[in-house]
Amino acid sequence: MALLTTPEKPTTSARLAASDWTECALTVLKEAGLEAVQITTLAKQLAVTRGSFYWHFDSREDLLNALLAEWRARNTGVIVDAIRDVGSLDDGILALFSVWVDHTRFDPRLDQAIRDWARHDERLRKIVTAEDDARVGAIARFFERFDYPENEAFIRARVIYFTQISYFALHVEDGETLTQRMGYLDEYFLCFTGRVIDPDTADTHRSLIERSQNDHAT
Amino acid sequence: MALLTTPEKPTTSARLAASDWTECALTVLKEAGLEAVQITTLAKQLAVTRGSFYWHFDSREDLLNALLAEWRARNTGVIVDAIRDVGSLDDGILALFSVWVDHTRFDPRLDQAIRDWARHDERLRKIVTAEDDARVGAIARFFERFDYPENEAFIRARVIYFTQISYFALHVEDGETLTQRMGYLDEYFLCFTGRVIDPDTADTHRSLIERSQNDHAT
DNA sequence: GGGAATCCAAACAGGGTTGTATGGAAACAT
DNA sequence: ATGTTTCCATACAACCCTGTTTGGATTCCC
Repeated sequence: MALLTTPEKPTTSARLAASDWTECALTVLKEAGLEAVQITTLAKQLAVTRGSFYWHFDSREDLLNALLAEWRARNTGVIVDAIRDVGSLDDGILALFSVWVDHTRFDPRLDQAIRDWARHDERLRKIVTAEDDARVGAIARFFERFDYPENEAFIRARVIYFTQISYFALHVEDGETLTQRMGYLDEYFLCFTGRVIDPDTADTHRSLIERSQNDHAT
Repeated sequence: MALLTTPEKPTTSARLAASDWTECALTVLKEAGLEAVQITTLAKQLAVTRGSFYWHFDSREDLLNALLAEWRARNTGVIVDAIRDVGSLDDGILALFSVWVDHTRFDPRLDQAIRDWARHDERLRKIVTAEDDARVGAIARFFERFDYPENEAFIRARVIYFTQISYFALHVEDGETLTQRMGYLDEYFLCFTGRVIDPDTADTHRSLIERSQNDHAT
């Protein structure tokens, strides 16, 4: 099974807050899945006993609900917001591309973990499906705004969203650098929109992504 | 958690074979995930005690390896084979569509379960990634055969494969009938190939799918 | 500084799962 | 028919995880 990489020490103070537990639980959820989110495991990582946990939370299920709330707060709506007020087709598509790349706005691993969890939980599945429908619907309306027929807009929305979801699910990022990925920008744009991207627009987008990555590295 | 639907009685004889255990384990794996594949659970479904299991298998890990072997035997190569010798672009795309629909040739739920499993197992992840690369590579070469540029062929292969993987992962089949799905055939073809499908070809394909579904129902 | 609230350690109880050992029942062979 | 092989039931030991209880240590507050 996968090993955990983060020691996750409580850097602030000696005593822990509930958020320390949820933060730690989130990283474990993302790295090792729901079953690995065990109070014993988290306590070891936080270097405390389970007594601490049961003061901050009622039960494991209580913690799990907190994780779900975190997901809703972080990942819900960001994709919809990204393309809400864009002025052109190019801007919208490139705005979507930016969201996929910028993991500070959208956390794909958390989304993935939640989706894995939902696959075996009826209640959660309805929630996640609703979120997926909202995202696809927003992208479809975006295409419609730029005069794509209704059916084509819907399918194009699906294709662009589903492709990206699998991109994360299959861990393509592990075997492909960002520059490699940006090298396929023209082809992605063509497949998703059916139109050829303007070379200047593509260049400015590439340099923009490049710059934001560097900013984040410093 | 999800409830299991199949009683899975050993219909053949009173005594069980190892294959009875693997079959039962496969359905549990597909319906409830890897963690649900427990010797105790399987024994209950098969109406025997765990003593039986440990005569047919050395350990749980032994059974899990058998499940992996089953996946390799069933789902590996079918996509590659489906488009190997097709004569036209239309035939190839529609052959792919047929594979996604015909769950006797390709089992998407098994594929999904294995992929979920692989996400937390380094060894398996390499195997599944290799299989994914092989599938995408085969589709890319298929596009190249019909004069798509190399990069475009690769991205189109990714898009068509990734879209389908998400289609299964997000359980779209649960909320969409086959006729609804076939209604989007023209749009899917357009997005995936960048070309408009011939109406007659589309019609024959639709009736073909329709017929095979009916054949399977009887 | 002393009391109260906050936070955590330690020990216990309960349930669940894996794997082993042993014996018995049923089928098969000669 | 009898002995052997095949297959499974039962009982046992070991481990892991959750949740509760109780008490102690620390911090906050007046």
